[in-house]
Amino acid sequence: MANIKEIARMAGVSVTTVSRVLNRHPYVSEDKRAAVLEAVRKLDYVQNLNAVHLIKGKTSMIAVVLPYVDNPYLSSPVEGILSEANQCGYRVVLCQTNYRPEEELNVLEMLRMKQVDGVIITSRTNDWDVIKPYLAYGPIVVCEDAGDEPLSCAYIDHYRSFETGLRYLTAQGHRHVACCMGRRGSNTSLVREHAVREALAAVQEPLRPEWMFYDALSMEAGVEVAHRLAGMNPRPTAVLAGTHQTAAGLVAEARKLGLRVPDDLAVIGFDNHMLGQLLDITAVEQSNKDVGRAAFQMLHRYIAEDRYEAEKQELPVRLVERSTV
Amino acid sequence: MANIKEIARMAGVSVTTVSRVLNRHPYVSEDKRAAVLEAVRKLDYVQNLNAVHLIKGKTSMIAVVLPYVDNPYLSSPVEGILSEANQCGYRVVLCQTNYRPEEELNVLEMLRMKQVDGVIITSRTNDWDVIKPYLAYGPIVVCEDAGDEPLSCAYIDHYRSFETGLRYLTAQGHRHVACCMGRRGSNTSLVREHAVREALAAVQEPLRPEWMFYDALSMEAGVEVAHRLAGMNPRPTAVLAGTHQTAAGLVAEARKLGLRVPDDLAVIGFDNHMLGQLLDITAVEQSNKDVGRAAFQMLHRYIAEDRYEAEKQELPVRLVERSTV
DNA sequence: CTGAAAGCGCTTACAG
DNA sequence: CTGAAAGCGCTTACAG
Repeated sequence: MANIKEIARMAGVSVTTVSRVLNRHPYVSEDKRAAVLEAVRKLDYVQNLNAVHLIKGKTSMIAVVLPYVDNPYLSSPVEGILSEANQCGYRVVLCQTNYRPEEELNVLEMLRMKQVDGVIITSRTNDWDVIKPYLAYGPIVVCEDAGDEPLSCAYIDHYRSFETGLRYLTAQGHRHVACCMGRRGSNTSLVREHAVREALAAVQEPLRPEWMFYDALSMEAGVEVAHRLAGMNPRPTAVLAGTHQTAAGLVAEARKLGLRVPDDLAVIGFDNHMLGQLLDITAVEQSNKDVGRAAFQMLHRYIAEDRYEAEKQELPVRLVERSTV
Repeated sequence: MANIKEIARMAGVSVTTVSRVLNRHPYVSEDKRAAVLEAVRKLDYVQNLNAVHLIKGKTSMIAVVLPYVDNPYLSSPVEGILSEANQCGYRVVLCQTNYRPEEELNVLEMLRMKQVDGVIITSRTNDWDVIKPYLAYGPIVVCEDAGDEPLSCAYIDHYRSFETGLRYLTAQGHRHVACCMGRRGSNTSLVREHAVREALAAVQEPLRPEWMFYDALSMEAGVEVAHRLAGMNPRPTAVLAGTHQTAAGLVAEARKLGLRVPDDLAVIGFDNHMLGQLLDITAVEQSNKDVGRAAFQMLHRYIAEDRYEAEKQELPVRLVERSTV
């Protein structure tokens, strides 16, 4: 493959001049520019981006940490990130971690090794203290409430979200409510449990551990939860399903098992996926895609301005009444 | 950030030696290795990957061309690609094209500019003739039958797939069949139309253009198709929905509109998504995830062996009987 | 407007 | 086992 030197020789100019026309610098005479362009054409030349990246210290790429691609709930921020990145001329390296801490670190190492200009963590398993040091190597944005940590974040307030769902249920008279959560002990789960506990306390009900289902953010999990609920006695009268996928699996399977929704079992889903509309599932609407979009915008600004500043951006949540409560 | 020279100075060795220990070359005395490692630790050093990529001429990254991330049917190959790539130590740059030809070319340019070692095209809009020249810059694998083109491919035979579905329907006595397709005029659509036409001809039925629905590979599209079918007279007795998403939208919405499935309308879905199981949709099962997996394996081999050879790998298809026919 | 030269940070024959 | 040196392919002050 031709390099800049060959172009320079063929065009009868210096490599400096070649570089100038390649980078659209002003101050190049028309005839030299033409000569360079002609040589570029003849030799089918393009820049070697690795050399450009090396010398510029930037790559116009970011990395995205994602636990699993095949879970629509988890991967929805990626849609927002990708569409924003596209517009800004950024490429995104999608890194699936399967929630393995070392994998997360490997991605952060990419930042340290200058392979990417920034990182968005959609969901993490490492402690803040192991993530924070990497801020020294470049900007990082997380898609969860980072509290008082000096990390920028775009997020949905899971406390508010679950509180909204639960208060709606209690207002309808439900007292025995089950919940579908993500990983047991995850930051999000802790926050959600807190919301559930308090909203139940407001109606003098305790949180019953046996009604909390973990690792239940997929359609498959919804199906399984339906079976477990069907066999319970006493049985909760309502479920706060963690995602639309869970809710869909739950509603469809519960009906197959002979439970009437909402009469025997009320169900509330989350997010704003088409699936919820299709099955007419009452839901707390919140857009993870918008979370991703906001996260990229922040990250992009940090890269462009070359300075980082911990900010927080909370995205809205609202209850949409449909037919499953 | 420290560079290799500083490490060399601090450790009292040459940069050659530093490079050796960094790259785990043999023939480095224990004490020098220790000295280097110590300096690396003290200076918090890591390699600048851009320099490594430049000099090696490889990046351990591949690019994936994808029309839309938010369409589960289209994005399913990515799951397979990502999981395989992870195991081989490759990173994947996910490039959403929205079916814009220039965007596709931009991705191929990444190959030319050495930003990635190879490209997988899950779905394309450019002609073979514009894609093929890029083979000069690195390996490319496509996720569709490339026919006699000198391009490697991993794919599902859409002719066989649609034929399987349609023959099942005609065997059950259906004569009036509608179909949900992708983009009108796309390669896949042409093949599918061909299969439909022949399978119908086998029972002396013509293909009716008004029963062919295009851009119908999403749940939303399934919902819309349900409405259009509900208003038709005469109405087809069966539909070959292009994907599980389409089938799900179609089945759920048709029922809302008072159509009985399968009595008034039989539906066959495709792929092997959980959704199909959940709604108990009869389907032609085929795994796009496996397509992605196979595509990466081929690409990886070409990169590792540094030679390209056009191969074809067809993935299996089988009909799964459920309740919607 | 233009070019010689230094430099980005690494790897790798080559010679010892 | 080790190092000086060339080279990967570019950009960018600097001086003219």
